Amino acid sequence: MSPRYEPKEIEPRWQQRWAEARVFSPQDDDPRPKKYVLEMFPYPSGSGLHLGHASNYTIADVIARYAWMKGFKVLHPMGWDAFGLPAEQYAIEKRIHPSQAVEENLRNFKGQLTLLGGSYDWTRELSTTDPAYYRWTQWIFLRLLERGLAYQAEVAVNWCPALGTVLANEEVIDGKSERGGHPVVRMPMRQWMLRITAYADRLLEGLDRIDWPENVKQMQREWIGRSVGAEVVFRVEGAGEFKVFTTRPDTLFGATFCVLAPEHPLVARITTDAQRATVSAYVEAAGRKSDRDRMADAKEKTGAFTGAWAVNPATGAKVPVWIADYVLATYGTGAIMAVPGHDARDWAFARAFGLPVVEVISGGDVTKAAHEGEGTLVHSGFLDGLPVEEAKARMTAWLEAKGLGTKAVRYKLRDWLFSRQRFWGEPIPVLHRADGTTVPLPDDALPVTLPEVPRYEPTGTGESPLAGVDAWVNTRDPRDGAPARRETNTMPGSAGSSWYFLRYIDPRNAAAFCDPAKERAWMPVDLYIGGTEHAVGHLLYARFWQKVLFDLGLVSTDEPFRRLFNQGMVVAATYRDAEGRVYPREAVETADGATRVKATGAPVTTTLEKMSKSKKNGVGIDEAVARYSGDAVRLAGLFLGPPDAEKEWTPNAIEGPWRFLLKAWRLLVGDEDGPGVPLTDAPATGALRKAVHRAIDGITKDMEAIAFNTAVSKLMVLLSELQGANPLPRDAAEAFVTLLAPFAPHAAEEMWAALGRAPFVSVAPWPVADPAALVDDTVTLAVQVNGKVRGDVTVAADAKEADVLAAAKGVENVRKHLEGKAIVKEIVVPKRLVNFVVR
RNA sequence: GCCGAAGUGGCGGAAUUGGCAGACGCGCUAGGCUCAGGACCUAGUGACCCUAAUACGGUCUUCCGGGUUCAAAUCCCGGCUUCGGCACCA
Repeated sequence: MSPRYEPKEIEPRWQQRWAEARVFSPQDDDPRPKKYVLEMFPYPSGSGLHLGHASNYTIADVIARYAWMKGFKVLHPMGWDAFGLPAEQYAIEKRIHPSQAVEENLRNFKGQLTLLGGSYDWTRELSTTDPAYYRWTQWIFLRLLERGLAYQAEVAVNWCPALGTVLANEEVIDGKSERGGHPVVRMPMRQWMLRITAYADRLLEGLDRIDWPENVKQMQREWIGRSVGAEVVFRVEGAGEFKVFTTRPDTLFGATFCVLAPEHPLVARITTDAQRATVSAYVEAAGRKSDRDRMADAKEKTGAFTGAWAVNPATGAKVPVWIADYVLATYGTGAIMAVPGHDARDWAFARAFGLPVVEVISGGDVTKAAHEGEGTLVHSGFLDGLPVEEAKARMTAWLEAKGLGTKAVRYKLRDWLFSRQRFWGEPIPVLHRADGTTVPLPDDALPVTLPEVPRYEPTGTGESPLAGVDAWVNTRDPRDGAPARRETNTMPGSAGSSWYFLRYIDPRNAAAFCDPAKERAWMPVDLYIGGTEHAVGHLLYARFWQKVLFDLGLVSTDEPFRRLFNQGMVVAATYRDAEGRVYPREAVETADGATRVKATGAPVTTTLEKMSKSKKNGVGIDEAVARYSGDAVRLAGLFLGPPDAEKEWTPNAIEGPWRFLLKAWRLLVGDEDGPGVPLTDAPATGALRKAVHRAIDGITKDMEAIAFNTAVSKLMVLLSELQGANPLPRDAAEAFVTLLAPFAPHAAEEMWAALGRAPFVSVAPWPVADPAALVDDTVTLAVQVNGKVRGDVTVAADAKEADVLAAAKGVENVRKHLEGKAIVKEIVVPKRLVNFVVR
């Protein structure tokens, strides 16, 4: 065997040995404590994995490997989130079946992940598109249906004509589809919904019990958007009444008009004949506007007077009732009381239409702007003189006593739109019987599998392509044989990903989605790793399903992810010309401070953007591994910067880590000129021993803190210490290889073998630093005069303060700066510095 | 507009949470090796001043301006910039 570093030969060999020996497959009867380390499973797209993914997966892998070495049995599985739009789009483009597209992409992804030497338990691999898996997605749906948490409704949905489907709110950005940027319009349609709003309070409360980044918790809190206030009844003269929701019941005396959403059911009834034409025109115009247009018009207030007057229950005064599209039909009661003195939106509306503004809270100037802050109630009858908070409580109590209103809580969170008019998703396991009833299929009829169809492009009519497959659609109710049609909507991509972490625990169970004993043994996930882009989508849905399963007694914990870690994305230079065309790095050159396209000389702008194929700024994993090695790619991704920060990839980011690997290899294994440095069994002493233990101590702390960039740097420092020793003490060499193992596992295994140790260093015990080796006998302190460093002094670590001061004063350059001055203060910071304050 | 995070050499980034700013790496410079180039090895490398000197020494420097302190990248006040999230939610 050549002692040269030949990654192409050694890396596949170790990958195979790990798999054969099932090194990373935890056994249920293993008595060691468990650690469940999970990264958000990938969506296997056609473009494959680039170095941005590599960096993310390496972070999780290092954590999992470290846990093994710390003596845990570790569950670190991998699978595929393969249903949904992108796979279907890709298949349509390539004119192949989605299942075939998924299979190809999945094989490609797995191959690329393997190149990096991830410590995955591949025996637990799963795909959301596997009928054996989605059978249980459908099963959970039936439980939701039984509990009344799944229902059908005619709702205004985001219909995207280009994609031929309905999209969730978070899939729509600025009135365009998140994928593809196609226009989206509002349109009523029959849809399946999940009643996530029923869990709003519990989803909020649970956040206080989990170790997640504060910004993600905050995003979820804002998304749920809990508001406490009151519902107040306004009577309309001669036409019944309507309710408004307000968080500021204290300002009721200042409500000088009311505004209904254009879609409010009362609008037609209360509008006077004189106003009917104006109102109808406004309602119609508002209905035509997409959300996008409404947003674009947000700055200008528009509206129309209905001609109706309502009674302010506090003042008894008649107030005009308007309609305006700044009031949303879908929030609160779809109607508001307008308090222009203390609400900026109402103020703007009042100003636009010349409506009266009344001050009811002192402290501002309501003729210039709405005063939304604190103050004392004025012009408010029995509330006068009270502070805001007290006035809210007093007014709410008064309304309740008079039967004019109640305390109320409202949420921004909407129910989860759970159906898609597409082929590539889990069929919703429901039948529409000929007698007009809609019934769930019995559990033993699951899974409802997708048919093989020649055509699966969207129909564009709002119906799923499944609707056209007569043989599949027309069926019989298995209970009584009555004719029925299958539900043709499918589930959204976020269905299968809402519970997959449970399936990894018991992936082949045909009798249950997961064995309860195994579930208790492994849940919750100890560390969940993924990007912030899922902060309010996936992470909220998964928490919701988990709580439902918990309520059904099917799982042991109501929060699935104990700790969440957000890894930062990897960005790279993107080159764009004036027309917006992108160019790969090789196609541009920089000269005289300007970057131009090599071929045409056209100037390009350079921006840092997330790596992706479409921006031509990514580097494929295969490519990088072929040129360097899997270990080098791992090290480079980690060394780039802090795992939770955005990191910039440049072509030579890999050079340093690569050279480090070569140096370590040459030292411990050798090169074409011969074997590595001779070893000695005599233990390391002196400075070398200190260096080893300092590295163990520092790297261990970095591992716990997930600070891998500095851990790699400490490995580099330790290596250069080792390079100074000949012969090299075996214990020092072994410590280095053990510390290296989570980061560069293939090379570490090979070095471990070269040191004569039996495999596998990947699961060898993590070394422990000897505290005695960390203390120094002497310390060097900086000596400052008036805060400026003038020299340094080396003293015994346990030197007395007086001796330290004496020694510091003896330093020549310090003496020069002290000469002729009076010392007014002497500061000694043990082991750090001495500071003389002089005058 | 509101909320949150961050601004440190030519570049990516360190800094025990108030104690020698710039670890480690890239790049660059010089030397070695080589027919040569690459690779590799060794050394140097924040800016400015003093200097024959890369010695000795000095001044400045963590986005900008103030402040607290013996001491500030770190704490406080004001401002600027960048990046995320929300965006008529009453």
